[in-house]
Amino acid sequence: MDAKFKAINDPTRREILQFLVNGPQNAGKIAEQFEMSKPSISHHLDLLKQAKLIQAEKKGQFIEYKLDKSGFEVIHTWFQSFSKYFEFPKPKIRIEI
Amino acid sequence: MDAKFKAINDPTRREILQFLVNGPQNAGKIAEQFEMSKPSISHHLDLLKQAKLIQAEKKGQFIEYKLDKSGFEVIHTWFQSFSKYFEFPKPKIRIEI
DNA sequence: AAATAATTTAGACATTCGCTTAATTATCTA
DNA sequence: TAGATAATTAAGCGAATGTCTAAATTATTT
Repeated sequence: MDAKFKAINDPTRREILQFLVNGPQNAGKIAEQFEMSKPSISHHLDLLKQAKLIQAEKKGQFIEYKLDKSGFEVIHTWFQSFSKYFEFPKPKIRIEI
Repeated sequence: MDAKFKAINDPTRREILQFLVNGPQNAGKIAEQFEMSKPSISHHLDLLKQAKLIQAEKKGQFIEYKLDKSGFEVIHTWFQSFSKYFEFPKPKIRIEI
């Protein structure tokens, strides 16, 4: 739990998550997006992985990262615990006839 | 944005938010819940207020705190941006006939 | 007007965080 | 197998964070 909130506390890590919405990418491609040293990005990826917000898969020389649903669900559940108090805007539904 | 994620990063502050789900409370009552000095709690309340996750209202000698919807909605919106990728469990709907 | 109560502000200290450069591990290719 | 490429691990440093005690502020009561 702590690890997840810690992970999303940093703006760079949030940007990494947003970037991965477009699909899986390897560490190098991710690092290219930022004006920051590769070791720093590597460290951020590690924290996101520990938080189970991303998953790593080694593909030969490369390591591919992608979003990990399990971590997001935990945050989502925490967030839902406040819905007693608030009603958040619901997703629009469409009924086809 | 940063202030909100920072605010929910701390476990004490998350507990304060959970505590306030049961309704508004003054600073003293909130502090009673924790084995921590009042000034520390006061500081946590300040960060939550800056993040617009809680609102403070002075009532005579007391200061009453309650959850602030506006801050939660911002976080909710951020979270929704990942729904392209994931489907989170949807609230159940019932269609009456 | 003085005493009491609720809360915040100020100052100090140890810990954690995010960043960098340098060194290391693993894989691919000529 | 040597050299290049991808990525991580290690070591170190300044800044930010969370906590405390003590002092200050604001409001109520007597």
